[in-house]
Amino acid sequence: MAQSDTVDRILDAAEELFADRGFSETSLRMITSKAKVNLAAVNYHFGSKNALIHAVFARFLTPFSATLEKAFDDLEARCDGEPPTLNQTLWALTESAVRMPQRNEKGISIFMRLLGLAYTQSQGHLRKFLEQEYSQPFSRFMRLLKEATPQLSSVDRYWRIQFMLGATAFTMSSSDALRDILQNKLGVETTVQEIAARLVPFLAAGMQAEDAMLAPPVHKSSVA
Amino acid sequence: MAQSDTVDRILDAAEELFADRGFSETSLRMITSKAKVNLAAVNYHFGSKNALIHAVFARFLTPFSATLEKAFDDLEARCDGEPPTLNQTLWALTESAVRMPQRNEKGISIFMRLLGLAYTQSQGHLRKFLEQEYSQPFSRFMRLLKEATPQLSSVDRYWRIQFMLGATAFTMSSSDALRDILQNKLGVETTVQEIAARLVPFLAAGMQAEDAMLAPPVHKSSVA
DNA sequence: GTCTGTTTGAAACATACGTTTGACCGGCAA
DNA sequence: TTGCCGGTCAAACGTATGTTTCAAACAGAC
Repeated sequence: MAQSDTVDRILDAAEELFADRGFSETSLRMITSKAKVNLAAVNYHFGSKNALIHAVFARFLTPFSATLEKAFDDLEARCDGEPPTLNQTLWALTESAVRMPQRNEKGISIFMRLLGLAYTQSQGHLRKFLEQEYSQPFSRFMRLLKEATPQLSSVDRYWRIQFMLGATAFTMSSSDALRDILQNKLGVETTVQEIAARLVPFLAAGMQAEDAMLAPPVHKSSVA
Repeated sequence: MAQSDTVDRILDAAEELFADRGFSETSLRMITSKAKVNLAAVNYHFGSKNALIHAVFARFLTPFSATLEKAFDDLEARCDGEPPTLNQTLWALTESAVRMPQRNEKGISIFMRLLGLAYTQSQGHLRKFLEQEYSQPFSRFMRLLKEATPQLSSVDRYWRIQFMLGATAFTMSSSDALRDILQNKLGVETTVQEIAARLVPFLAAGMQAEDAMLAPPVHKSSVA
């Protein structure tokens, strides 16, 4: 088990450090010393730092996208022809994420933070990698969203999906910091599951808001 | 005006490059060569790269926070004792941002993207700087939000504010790319003001969503 | 014109990075 | 045993980074 031990130790260390500090801010020397392996091991086993980043994502994204496909299959089967509702679709996604087998207690939050970073940090190679490896479940999710919000115009739906994506990616990408702040300010502990449970109703409500183009308040009174 | 010319050129170049690529991914050599100034000029005028980052933020955040304070003054004066509504508060913020005098056509979106990065990239020094320089308008905005949503618990409100922040920062930061996609896919033109007009109702609806802790749709049971 | 403090310029500095090298080790097949 | 080969290791490679240096150019006051 010498090899796979080294490979896993590198992946574990890299995953945690990337989530804590971002990709560019994490050096191979940090990773290898945290993993207690030789510096050259990364390039030997993975080829390059970018390839290591891809491997970190693939390790959780591949089983996740399988789980997600199954969740969508179940959902559509249960709905029996009718398109699933927005809430159902969002919950299918959230539950798939939460129910994933975790390597450790921080698993899900690291997972989320990495996804947020993938969107936020402008790493061209990562975006390309994710797009061509995981386009299928993504497209399917988009299709479900479209069927769940037939009342929206394409343009409205487009923008509101961006808003959802933003709220999610942003919150998840800084969820550790936010949880800490909350802990210190209000003395409240929060799990990722709870954050998700708060996020979904927020997204669903925003997605189904009545008027997409409400005018700015007329400088005197407003809709209340 | 030799000095201020150099200083401004550095700030302009840094602002754009930071927004495009993030802070760690932007080197001083990129900045100085884009600004067509000598490499040493940054350390001469600003002292360090971190101080330059602070200066970039200060240049738009200082006038913006003044504008925002005035907008809040006006709003509270108009409301005459009654707390402003959520919609009014959000519009006061949005309008202050949109009405800011822009250095160029990309002004507002760069502005937004930088704010997003400030939260996302774990630059400890930046967060500290922003917190101690601009805590006042931030606290005031928070107070207004609190008064506009008395029905929410502190914890719910805290998270929903994060969601709003995320949707806004994320959307605005990539609004150029998103606008292009929309243009090509659906043949629709969009201005930043229109995006804001779509965003505010989304945020207001999410902020005022009925149940913060809606249980996942049955599946088998259990509303904890 | 000369002096004085400020701003620029080219070059060098020390350090950190990702990557490569080549020697070395240990188990296993022949 | 011998030969091999996947894996590890310390060391070095070349490059890029932020920062510093110091001489030259500049501006404005006298």
